[in-house]
Amino acid sequence: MANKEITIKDVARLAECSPTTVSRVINNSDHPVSQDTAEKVEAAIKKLNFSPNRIAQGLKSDKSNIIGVIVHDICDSYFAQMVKGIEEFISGHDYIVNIYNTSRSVEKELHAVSMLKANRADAIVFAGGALMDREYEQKMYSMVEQLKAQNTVLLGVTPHPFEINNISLGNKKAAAMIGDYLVKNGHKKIAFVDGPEKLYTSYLRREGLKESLVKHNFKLEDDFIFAGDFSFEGGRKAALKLIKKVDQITAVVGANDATALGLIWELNNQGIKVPADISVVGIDDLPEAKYSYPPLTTISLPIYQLGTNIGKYLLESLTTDHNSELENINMKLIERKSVKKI
Amino acid sequence: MANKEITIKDVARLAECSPTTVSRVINNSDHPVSQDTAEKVEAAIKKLNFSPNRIAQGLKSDKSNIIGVIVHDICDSYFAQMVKGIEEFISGHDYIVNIYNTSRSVEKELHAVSMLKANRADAIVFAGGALMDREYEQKMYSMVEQLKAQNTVLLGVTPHPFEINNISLGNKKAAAMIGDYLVKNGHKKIAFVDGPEKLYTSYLRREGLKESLVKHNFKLEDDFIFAGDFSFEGGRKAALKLIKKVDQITAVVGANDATALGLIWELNNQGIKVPADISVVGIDDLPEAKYSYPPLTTISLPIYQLGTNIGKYLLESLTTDHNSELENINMKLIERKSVKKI
DNA sequence: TTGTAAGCGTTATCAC
DNA sequence: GTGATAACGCTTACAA
Repeated sequence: MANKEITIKDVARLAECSPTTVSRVINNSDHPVSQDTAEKVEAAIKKLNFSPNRIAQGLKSDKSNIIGVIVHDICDSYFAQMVKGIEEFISGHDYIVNIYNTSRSVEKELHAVSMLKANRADAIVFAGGALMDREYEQKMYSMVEQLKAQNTVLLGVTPHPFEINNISLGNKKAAAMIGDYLVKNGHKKIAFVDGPEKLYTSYLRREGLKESLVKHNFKLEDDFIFAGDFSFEGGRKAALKLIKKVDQITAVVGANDATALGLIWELNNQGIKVPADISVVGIDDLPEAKYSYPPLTTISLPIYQLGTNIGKYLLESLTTDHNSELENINMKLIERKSVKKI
Repeated sequence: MANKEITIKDVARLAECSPTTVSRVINNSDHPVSQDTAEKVEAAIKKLNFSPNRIAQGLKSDKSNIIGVIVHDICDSYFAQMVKGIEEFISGHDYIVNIYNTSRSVEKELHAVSMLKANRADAIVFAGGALMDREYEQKMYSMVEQLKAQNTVLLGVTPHPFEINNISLGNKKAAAMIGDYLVKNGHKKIAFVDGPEKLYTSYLRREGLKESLVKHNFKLEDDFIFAGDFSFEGGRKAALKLIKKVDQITAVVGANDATALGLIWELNNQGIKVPADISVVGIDDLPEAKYSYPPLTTISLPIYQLGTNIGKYLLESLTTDHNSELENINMKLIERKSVKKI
């Protein structure tokens, strides 16, 4: 590895002072340093183009400056937006944003956390919903305990089955709003295309819709719940199954926008008119939701903004003493053209 | 900071041996360790749930295990796919994938590189095209020189104005293929919606198209080059300008798929039929390209696969001595329904 | 087969 | 105002 790494010692030699003094200059220490030497040090730093080795600093300070972000699928607009928001806020502040893409695999999620633990991440964001799986819960629980003992800041977006700061996005409420809205528009026969199995978020959205319908004395029939996976392709496949029952259904709710967009596309493709023949609704309000045919009625969850809020919260938690609060986002029904009033 | 961090010493104490021995067990060292002590160490590790501090390891080995990936916009499918591919390959191997989202800002690109330098990243991938900007080139040049002195593995996707391993995606060739294809189909009046200003990739794609047309004794008129920014919205805005000249144009090439998709959407929206009234082509073959109305004819650049190739290349470069080769991807014209034969 | 000690680059403590 | 020294957790000669 014969390395030419420039260290604080090289700077000290050139500036004719001790490493200690250089360190003081670098860190704007309270400890007094004469104008004169400070300038010499600055000059030497510039000349050698020195930047302090953060790894050594990390070892000393027991901080890695790593913020881990665990996402399910970075190609999913939802996660891409959140990551972008977090990154936007964080990366101007000397922190590393370390992404893990887990494809909702228990094994990969666990691997990600153990990697972050080994790297002494300062904070971990569980950006995706929790997996409903015994192994996941158990192993995660014990790792989380240790991470807490190491003072790692832990943040879950949506509930997780271990005691960390879980922010509720209001998944249940979002789905309930859709239920209320559909009923208000005269829909009675409502179908649902589910999210990934084992994902708690799927459960919440499904339950939200169920509860809303029950409240209005209707019911989400089991026969009208179709499998999906939060993807466009999943929505398309669901549409193919759903068309066999179009006559019995007036509206279908996609567990997220990607699903709803897939539904709309395939319904169009099969010659079924949205919303004339069937209405479609989503959740998330992805940027692309307004460009479907017809534009998608959905619940807006401003995820990019959530990302910046998360970034802000993490930064505060990591750099100040007082407990900082994470500002939550507001959801809102975005009425476009994919729902028919009956 | 009162930290409860568990160290190699704690393990040694519990296993009744020296830290050295523990280290040897952890690293599967060649140095012989008796079956018996090895087991005791393993037991202690498990009991304490110890994982070695990678920061300390990094300081010793002068490796950070950080791979920096600089992207322009993680919300752009193109970059999301590449990152996913890289991550997929890398993160199972004890490396950290550190994303920077620069929005093509000179300042942010430079900041990203200097952060990665300070963190002693083992490798940096310049995933987006180079910016055509004097300050960018100059400052980048000097940082790159230092990074090379530090043995950082540097990789540019598409050409960059500093001497690193730049892989050519064949941007020029891709655009030329489109030109050839359009001419073959009888198109003579061809327009182009450009990528971001200052981006070298934009230049390459534009030039590729120009050269192809010249070869066939046609010309890409300056009046027929519209501003764009590689985004759907950019494509939409360009469509609004372009419609004033639809009569003089038979086909329009989007600098990338996002642009082409925006074009198609807004043309439809304005009542202009694709491809009956005007043909549209893109470059990239994003997953969504096959779901536009009509499905988009484009050049396929399998970016996810490029990502895994990059991951493989980096891993090899970082862990073996012999020079490894990066396998490039093959482009291919994907003929769908957005081009009319005249 | 095991262990001791030095050192990676930085900073906090203490002395001058 | 300045600087020697020890320490962060780990690995690696070198000894035993």
